[in-house]
Amino acid sequence: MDLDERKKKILKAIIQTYLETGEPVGSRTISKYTDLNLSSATIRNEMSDLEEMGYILQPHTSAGRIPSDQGYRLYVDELMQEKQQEVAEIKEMMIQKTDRMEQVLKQVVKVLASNTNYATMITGPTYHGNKVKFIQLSKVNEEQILAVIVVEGNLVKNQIIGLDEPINDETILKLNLLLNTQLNGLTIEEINLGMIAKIKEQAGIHSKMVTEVLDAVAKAIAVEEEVPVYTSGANNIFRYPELADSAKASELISAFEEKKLLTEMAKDSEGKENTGIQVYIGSESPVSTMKDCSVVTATYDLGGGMRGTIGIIGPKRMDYENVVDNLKTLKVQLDTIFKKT
Amino acid sequence: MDLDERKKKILKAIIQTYLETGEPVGSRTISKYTDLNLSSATIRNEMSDLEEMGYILQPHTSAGRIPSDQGYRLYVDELMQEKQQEVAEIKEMMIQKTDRMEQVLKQVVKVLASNTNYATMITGPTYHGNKVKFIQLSKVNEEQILAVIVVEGNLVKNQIIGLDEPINDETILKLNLLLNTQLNGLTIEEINLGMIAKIKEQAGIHSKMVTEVLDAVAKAIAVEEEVPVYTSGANNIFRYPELADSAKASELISAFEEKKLLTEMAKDSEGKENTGIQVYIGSESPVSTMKDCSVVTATYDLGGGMRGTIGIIGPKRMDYENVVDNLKTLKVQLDTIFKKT
DNA sequence: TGTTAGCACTCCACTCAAACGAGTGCTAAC
DNA sequence: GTTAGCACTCGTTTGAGTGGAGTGCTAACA
Repeated sequence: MDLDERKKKILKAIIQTYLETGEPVGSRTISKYTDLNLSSATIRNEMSDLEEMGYILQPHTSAGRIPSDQGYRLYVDELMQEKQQEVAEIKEMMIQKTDRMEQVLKQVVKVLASNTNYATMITGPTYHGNKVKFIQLSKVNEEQILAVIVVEGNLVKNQIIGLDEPINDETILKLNLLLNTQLNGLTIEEINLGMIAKIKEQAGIHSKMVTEVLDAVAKAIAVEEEVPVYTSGANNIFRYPELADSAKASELISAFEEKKLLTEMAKDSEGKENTGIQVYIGSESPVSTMKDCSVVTATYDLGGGMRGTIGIIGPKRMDYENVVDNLKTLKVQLDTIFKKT
Repeated sequence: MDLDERKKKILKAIIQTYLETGEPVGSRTISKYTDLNLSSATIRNEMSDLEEMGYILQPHTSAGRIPSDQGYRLYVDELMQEKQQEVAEIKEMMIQKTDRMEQVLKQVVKVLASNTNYATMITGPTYHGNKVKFIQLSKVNEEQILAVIVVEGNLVKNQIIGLDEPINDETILKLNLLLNTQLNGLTIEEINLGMIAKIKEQAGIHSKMVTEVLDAVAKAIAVEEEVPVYTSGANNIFRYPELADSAKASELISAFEEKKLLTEMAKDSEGKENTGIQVYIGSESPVSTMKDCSVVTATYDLGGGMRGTIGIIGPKRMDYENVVDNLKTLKVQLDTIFKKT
């Protein structure tokens, strides 16, 4: 049996109707509300075929049909047409308060959540593979030194170092020079404790104090940066009865709060190269909690190895067209905004 | 009618039973499971009185009684006895990974959430009223300057400043000196744009460039610090049927996600001076979304004007003793941990 | 005067069966 | 290949009936 044009049309009609209503859809509905001009009986026959082929399924005998994961997959890959949506809104909302990255990201999830009515998450960009641009130690007072490290992409890390005995200005100057010449241009990965030890040796300074300072710097660099994750619209889950019963909702909410979800997803999509937009339907998702949902992720790229991930979590009957479209335009927006800054 | 000892005992029994079961409690239950040795009929009479006085109420005729907000209030203020709970667990869990403030706070909400089974939030400490300790401008490269400001309590802010034309080392040195001597020891509130203008004038430097740098510094200082808020255990809401229906849960989850909640609360409790622990029962809460819940907040104080707030959100039939106790010991823990660091 | 036993009454929660209706599968006719 | 028609299935809704928990009141008791 092959999936001819008519079957595709019917499948598409079934899915679209189901997306709107959330109810299983029957043959009569399709026969009435499409321009196929087929009787419900014919539709029934076709539906029976589609079910056998695995694109739709019946929750129980004598109920309408709902799309299977495989059905959604076909829909996303082939049937869904690109929709050229109005996105001036996003742009406008993003331009307000774009003075700080964090603000922008928070704004983005909010806009997305209210635009799509799904739960949304976004990770801050990670500077995986980025180079050290500048290091500076400065004396705050007699007991404390401030270490500041700037990496490409202008991310700044800092660490306050407490001292047991005073350090003199000259030593600090010397260390600054040494650190900058030795470490400049290296990636965070390339700088390890061994490297630091080598610097210590080269410097020929052996005071316990200095060792202490360098260790602190090494630590500041080595600390695995926790990627910030912003979320919005968690309550949208309750819009969809199929997710809103308390057992499921509880699980979803806690997964959402956990925030590891998105980093998992990001890791998964790393290999696959395409438009940068990934659609996970039900059990396709690498995270098992999400087996009753669909997750759409997009990777945004600010250049120079700075990448982050946006994720939208909704029911399987997600409005894929709208979501994918939103994400696409958002990627462009983020690019232009940050490239300018 | 006055609230005699026996009425108090009965009220206490009603509340405690209700806390456990979540079901309206009847006269027979009280008569059987307390050592008052009164028949259910007598209890009924007393309950009728208590209802008239507003401490308990009936969801409907011929149902048991549940505590009113006023009843809970009396319980929290008078009836509840201090419980000396085992809290070694908290301490132990907090000692893991205490290397960074953020980590500690995240850890704290998690422990609290799993200890109490309620939703919990914590704000990072704010340095309201703290003094500038150290300012440093440094040249990252020809186009960029890094401004770092350290305030008392060792919070570090930074800002990258883009330049249109190069700035020379001498100017930077001069500015550093000037900023440190002029601004050191002032609170963030005392430094305003006017102040900065005065410095510019005093410096006698009038290049457009310098103005730009100083403006950026002013901005970095003036930016209203967004207090970070960490949450945990949002899904605990679903443990309590009275909150778990989807309309209420949706509202609560979104309030929880919003995070403004806790800062509202913190503001509210600012005036009231007591143990630092505030209990808001139902409609007592300044946030109307919380009218079906109780919220317990505690203020932790790291000294030097550094303060933050912890909040626990649960049903009205919250286990107040346990919660208050947990918060109290936590306050102590936080104090010792951070005072050491 | 406070306490208790007894009883009628109320109201919710639960169960069960019947009615309903949406939808299917199959067959026979076009 | 398409369609009309019909029997059948099965989940959902409705409404009546029942049991039980709990109250309020009254009358008797200490």
